[in-house]
Amino acid sequence: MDPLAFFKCLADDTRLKSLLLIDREQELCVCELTEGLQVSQPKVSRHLAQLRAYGLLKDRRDGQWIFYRINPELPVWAIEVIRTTANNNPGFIEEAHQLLCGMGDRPVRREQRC
Amino acid sequence: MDPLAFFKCLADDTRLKSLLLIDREQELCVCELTEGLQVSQPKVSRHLAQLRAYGLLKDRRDGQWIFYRINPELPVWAIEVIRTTANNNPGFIEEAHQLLCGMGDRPVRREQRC
DNA sequence: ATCATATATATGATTTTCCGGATATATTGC
DNA sequence: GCAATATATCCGGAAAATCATATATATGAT
Repeated sequence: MDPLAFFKCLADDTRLKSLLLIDREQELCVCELTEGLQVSQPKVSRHLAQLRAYGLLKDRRDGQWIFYRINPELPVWAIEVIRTTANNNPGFIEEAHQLLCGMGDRPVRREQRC
Repeated sequence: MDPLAFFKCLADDTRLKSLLLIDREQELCVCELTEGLQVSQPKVSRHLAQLRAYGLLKDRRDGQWIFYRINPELPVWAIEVIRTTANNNPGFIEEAHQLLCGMGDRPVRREQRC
């Protein structure tokens, strides 16, 4: 994992919040992030595709939805950066987390886990 | 320190390498970074000014030179991110560090430390 | 004191990169 | 077939980076 490419992935509001939210919730699908971040579906989809292309996220399909999670093969130092940022900036994703929790009809996990 | 602004500062080759080199060497001036990174003087100067404007670096004048160091008031989590990145990606600044060490006529520190 | 050199900063202009909206297509499930 | 989701692409606009240049300060030599 090239450090520069990694930090470029974190240098966008949608991508950074998506990463922190996904790390907190284990896994999320596009519709959940669309609701939590209050942005358009294509926008979320495009940024998630970028994070996946650079190896930060991994996806799995479960019927209608595709769930994204932190790539377990991501170097430990990169995961540490994400955790450190999340633990020390709780307010950064607080609003998004509230919207996510208050969302109705959230997709049900069928426990495949890739 | 806003996490997004912080990571935008790290999302540039010149800025990221300057930060890691300065963290390793305690403090460096513009001419030393110009040599180590092999980039133009105005380019280094501009990026350092940006890092200082966002609170990541602090400068002190010592005669002819202005030395830059990590802002000691930077939040601990931000410093942790920089250290974690440096410790786990030694090759990222290796070439720059070699050029820096092989540089002749490096400015002498007079131990003011701000 | 003055001149020459080295360093740092500031600015304007150009280029490049990135982001976002809109739209179209494919897949899945009802 | 219909609705929801995901992907891909085009394009316009915004932001950032780079280059070139100019100005200011400090040091050393004449």
